[in-house]
Amino acid sequence: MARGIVVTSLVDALVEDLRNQVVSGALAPGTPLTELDVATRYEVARASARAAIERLTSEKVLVRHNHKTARVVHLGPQDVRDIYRTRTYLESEVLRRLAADRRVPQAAREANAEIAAIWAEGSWAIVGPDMRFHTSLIDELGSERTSEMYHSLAFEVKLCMAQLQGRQELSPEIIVAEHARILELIEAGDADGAAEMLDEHLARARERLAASLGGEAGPEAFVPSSASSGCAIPAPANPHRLGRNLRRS
Amino acid sequence: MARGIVVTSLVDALVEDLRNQVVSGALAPGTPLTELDVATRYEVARASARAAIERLTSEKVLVRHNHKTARVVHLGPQDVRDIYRTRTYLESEVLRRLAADRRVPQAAREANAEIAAIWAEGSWAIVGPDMRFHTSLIDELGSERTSEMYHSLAFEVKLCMAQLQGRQELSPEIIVAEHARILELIEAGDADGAAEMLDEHLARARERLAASLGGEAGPEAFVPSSASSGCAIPAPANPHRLGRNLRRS
DNA sequence: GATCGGTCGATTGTCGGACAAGTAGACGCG
DNA sequence: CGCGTCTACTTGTCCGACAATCGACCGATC
Repeated sequence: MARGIVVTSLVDALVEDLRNQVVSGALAPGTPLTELDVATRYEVARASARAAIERLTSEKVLVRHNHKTARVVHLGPQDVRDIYRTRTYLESEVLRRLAADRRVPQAAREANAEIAAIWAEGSWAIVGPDMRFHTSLIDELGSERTSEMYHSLAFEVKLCMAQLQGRQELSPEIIVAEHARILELIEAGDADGAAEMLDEHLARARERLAASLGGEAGPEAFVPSSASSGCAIPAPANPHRLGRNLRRS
Repeated sequence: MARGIVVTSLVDALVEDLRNQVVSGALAPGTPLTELDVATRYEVARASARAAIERLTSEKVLVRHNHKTARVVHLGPQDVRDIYRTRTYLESEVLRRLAADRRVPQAAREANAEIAAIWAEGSWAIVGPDMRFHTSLIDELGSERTSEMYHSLAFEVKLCMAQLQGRQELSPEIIVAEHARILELIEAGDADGAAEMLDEHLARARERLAASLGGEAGPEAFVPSSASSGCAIPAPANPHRLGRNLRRS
């Protein structure tokens, strides 16, 4: 399966780089992205920049109304709740199915152990393993579309995190404990119990997220930020030379 | 909410028309769609045709590998099973939530009544109301993302139907009865019962679909069809003049 | 002074043509 | 028969151009 070599088109590279800048927080929500801006920053034709922007728009990383310039999506508490709601629907049903077979994915155990380890050494970089815990549960079922949907939701969660600019107050001990409990319940074949536990687990995270997202800038739509002059792509990592056709391992 | 007037860009119109041709079966699965073909058929620039094709590709109506020409997606029994699996996950959890509140959407009752009515008069145009029954259940929850996901799945189901070119052997009486039973169970607050009933209901439909889809052309990938000369978009409804910016009610 | 209308710059939507690069099939050769 | 080459077709990317649209500014009118 690991074919090792992928061919990326120019537009693909643009999309990936821009998407990374958004999730990394380098591009703040609400930032306007003009076709010409992207084109000149990356030294590509406007058509290519346009294509990239359109793709990101369909991915919902950017939003764009009819003739207006695209902006980095701004997720409010309302969105967080909807994302987590959908996420809960999907995941709790998946837990039920796993519980029916008493099937506990090894990857989930490992991910949870990793969270514990990271916590023990005092770090707060928990988001990654935490995501992995949940996605490994979904992926265990082996349904391509289910996984894909969940991943797209997980991505939106990452977007929310990015808007919080790192200041997140998770309590790893509770998380680890709840994860472990969920795995136990699955192993015990207790579908209802697992689903209920998950509900609580996600509800907690959801409200925490919604609160930090709502209390800071207001749930309103677009704050025109400040600079009306041009747009600001903050230092595109490697300012130029994305190359025509990139081959990466 | 009904703002009555929408502005459609040229590309939007292209996407919509092509998508319709695919779901209506006018464009058979496997049909190659060249950028130049689309461009000349609709009398638009290649860039526009290209954009439309890309959008349809990201919607998974078309598939395209690296430098090869886009083709109408071909769904096999494998895909049907995955689609229905995902669909079942989503929908059964939704039923549980509805049952918890004993909430039965009026639209669902109406849709089911409509199926019964159509059946009574001997018609077989059941797919529409059937879809409406299921989507109205999902929409009742009011989660934007959940609905969106379910709709995209429902669309894929429609694609499958299109590949069957109309010859579908549904048995409306069973369908109506099962639907009614599901609504009853929701009203009674029996979450597990409703979920289980749905499982059976969808499993039946799934296997029927998978069977008819598998038995005809083989589960294999691409049958190059025949015509290597050009591609065949069969009579694009309105052959030209899509206009620059269309305003429709 | 507030509203209406017009001008203008910035931006998007679409077009046409152009060229390199990649793919697939045909052709010819050993 | 296998293999390399050639060629036609297609995609990926670029450039330059123009109309349509939006938003903001500015002036005139009531």
